[in-house]
Amino acid sequence: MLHEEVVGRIRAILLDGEIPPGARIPERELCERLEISRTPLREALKVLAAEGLVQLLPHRGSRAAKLTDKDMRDLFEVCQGLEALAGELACERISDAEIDTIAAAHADMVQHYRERDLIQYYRGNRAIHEAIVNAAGNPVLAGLYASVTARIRRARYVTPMTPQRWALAVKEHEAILNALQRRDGVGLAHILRAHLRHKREEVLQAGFAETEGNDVTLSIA
Amino acid sequence: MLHEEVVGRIRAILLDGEIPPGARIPERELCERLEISRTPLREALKVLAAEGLVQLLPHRGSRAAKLTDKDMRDLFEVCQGLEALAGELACERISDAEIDTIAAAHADMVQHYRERDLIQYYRGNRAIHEAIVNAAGNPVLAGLYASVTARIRRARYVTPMTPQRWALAVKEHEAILNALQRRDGVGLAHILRAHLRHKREEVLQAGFAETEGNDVTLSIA
DNA sequence: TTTTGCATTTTTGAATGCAAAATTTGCGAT
DNA sequence: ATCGCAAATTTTGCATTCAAAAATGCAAAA
Repeated sequence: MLHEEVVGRIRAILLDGEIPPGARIPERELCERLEISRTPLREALKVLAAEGLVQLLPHRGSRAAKLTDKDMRDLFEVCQGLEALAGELACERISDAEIDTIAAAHADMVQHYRERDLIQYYRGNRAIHEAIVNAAGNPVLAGLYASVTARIRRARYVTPMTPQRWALAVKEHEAILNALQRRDGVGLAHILRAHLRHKREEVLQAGFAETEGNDVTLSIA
Repeated sequence: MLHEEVVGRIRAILLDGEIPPGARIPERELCERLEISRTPLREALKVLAAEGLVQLLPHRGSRAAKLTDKDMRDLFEVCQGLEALAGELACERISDAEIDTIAAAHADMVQHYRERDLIQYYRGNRAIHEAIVNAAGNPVLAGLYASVTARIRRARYVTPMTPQRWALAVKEHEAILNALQRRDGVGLAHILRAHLRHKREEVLQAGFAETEGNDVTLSIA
């Protein structure tokens, strides 16, 4: 059993929400479940604490990180700041093939939007942003982005998604793709940063969103 | 002996360059030196690996992270992207008192520039950027910034600092302070992002810079 | 009935021990 | 003398063990 595997498995448990935010992480229990001893488990918890997914309290054990509204706003700000940076860098380095891939993903996402399939739309959205971040060709940036988005996803935070906002998000994505295709880094950064400012006040907690019915929500637009 | 203390002490050892980049980190030796057993040491190394300061090789121990030129470029890019984001956010939130503090630090830095005291100039520079990051009021951002700047500092990378570049850097700092005082977030972001683009190709390795004589260097302008 | 003090239990943090893997060392053959 | 291979040593990774701190439960007193 490798470290990375242990870290990955615990991360998955946290991201799945199996251990809810703020809940204690019982070492012994997890040890039995993963069939490892406490030593590698504790090493993994330290790593996850450094990532911000776990909170360590001296002599009081570890808890799944509980994020306040403020924490979430901070994470969203940084997330979108990183996306803006990635977009600008990507414009300088992205290959035609990568643009084509993103364009295809975008078309796919728009199709899901037309079908009002939020889950699939969400997946496409995420895929596009990850593709842009990868196209930036900066592993440091990609690493920070992965860490920040993991924390956001884990919290199951969502932004309220009215039909108007959804339509706007699609339009903004159009503009993003356009700027990418024109390799207009400054313009793209502008779009993404404006997007950031627009969304600044919209982030709020909606708890564990059940994406059923008409209460449409989306976590990263 | 708390974990944090162990992590901090090893981090200091790495930042001091006492263990040079790429060198092996002998567990036993460090254990004796810090007077702890291998368990907490290994936990600390895992944390530092997550921070990017240490590189873990399965069954082959840990090494002080060796950064390539590419790694450094990536780190600088992200560092400046974070500074730009911090500047924009700071404009919305910074207090008059904080601006005054930064203005004072700026004046201080300019004075060191006039005296051509690079070391002190460098300190002031760093203080200003850290103040801006703090003024952004975003601990997530501050944490990522600290991690990235730590990695950069540890590598002892520097950018070549000609008299012209130094003068330009001072001018840019004037502009930054100005935008801050006007609380012009968009303008500030523009300045900082332009700064980023200007510096894009300038980053190069100068090894462990001895800041003596006229070979003026500076790591973060 | 509620609260406070103490003893027990549980859990965390760290040290040690043990097995596996890698590195080094030594010996023999070419 | 050098190369190759195998044994010995070192080092890593994990499990177990031990000590200390915190949580829990119980009883006694207000």
